[in-house]
Amino acid sequence: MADETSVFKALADPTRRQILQDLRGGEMSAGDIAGRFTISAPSISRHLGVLKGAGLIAERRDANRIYYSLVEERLAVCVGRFLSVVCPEQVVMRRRRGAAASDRSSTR
Amino acid sequence: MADETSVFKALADPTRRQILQDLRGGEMSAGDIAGRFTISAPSISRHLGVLKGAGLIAERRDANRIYYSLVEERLAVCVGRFLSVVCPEQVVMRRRRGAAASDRSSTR
DNA sequence: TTCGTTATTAGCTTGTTAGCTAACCTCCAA
DNA sequence: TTGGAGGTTAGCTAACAAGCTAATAACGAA
Repeated sequence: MADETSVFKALADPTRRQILQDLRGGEMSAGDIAGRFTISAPSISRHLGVLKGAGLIAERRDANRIYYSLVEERLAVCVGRFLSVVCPEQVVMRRRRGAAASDRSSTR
Repeated sequence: MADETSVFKALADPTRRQILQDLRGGEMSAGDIAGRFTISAPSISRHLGVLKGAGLIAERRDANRIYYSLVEERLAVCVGRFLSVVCPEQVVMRRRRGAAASDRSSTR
C-alpha cells in the first residue's frame, strides 16, 4: 500500500502532519507521541498505523515499547517528485544517492 | 482563505493531482479537463471546486466557458514549507519574496 | 425568443475516516 | 503467575467524500 496516494492521504490529516513534525527531533515512543495530543491513545495509534502504511514512519520495538521514527526519504521522494512535476520552477529536490530515474534532466 | 489542511486534502485525491499535472501545460476549460477523465462532468466540476477552494487553481471566464489555471506558488509555498520543516535536508525551496510561515493547525 | 453548448448545483447513495470506549495482547518485575 | 504499564484491536457512531443522474444557470447564435 505504499503508493503515492497513500502518502498524500496520510498527509491530509493535521494530526498526522504534526506527528511527522514532532518526529523530526528523533524517534519517540507511541506514548510520548500520544502525550502531545488531546485525542485518545487508540486514535493516535491508528494515525501511526496510517503513517506506517504510507511508509512515512518506521517502528522499532524495545521491550513493550514501540518507538517510531521518520522515514524522511519517503516523504521527500514522493511529495518532492510531485512538486517537481507540477511546479518545477519553484522547488528543487536535492540530489539523492541512487535517485530514481524520474529525473527530467537532459542527460538521459 | 484556504489553510494548509485544505491544500493537503485537495492533494489526497488522485484525480485532483492529475488535474494539477494537466494544468501544468497551461490553462484549460472545464470541459477539456473533464474530457481527460472517465468520471462525469459534475464530478470533475466538484474536484475543480475543491482545488479552487484550496487556492491551487484560478478561474477565468470567457463567454460561457471557464478556464482554469494552476496557481503554482500556492502549491510550492504550502507543500514546500511543510517539506522544508520535516525533511529540510532533502528539499530546497527556491527563494521567494514575503514568505511568512506559521500554521500549527492541529488537534493537539 | 428559443435553442444548443458549457458548466455548475441539488439531491441521493455508498464507502471511508476520525473519534470514542472497552477489551485484549505483550513484556517485565516480583 | 499475577499485576501493571504500554500499545493495539474491536466495535460503534457521526461526519465527510466521491460518485451518479437530473435539474438549473449563463451565454451566444439564429
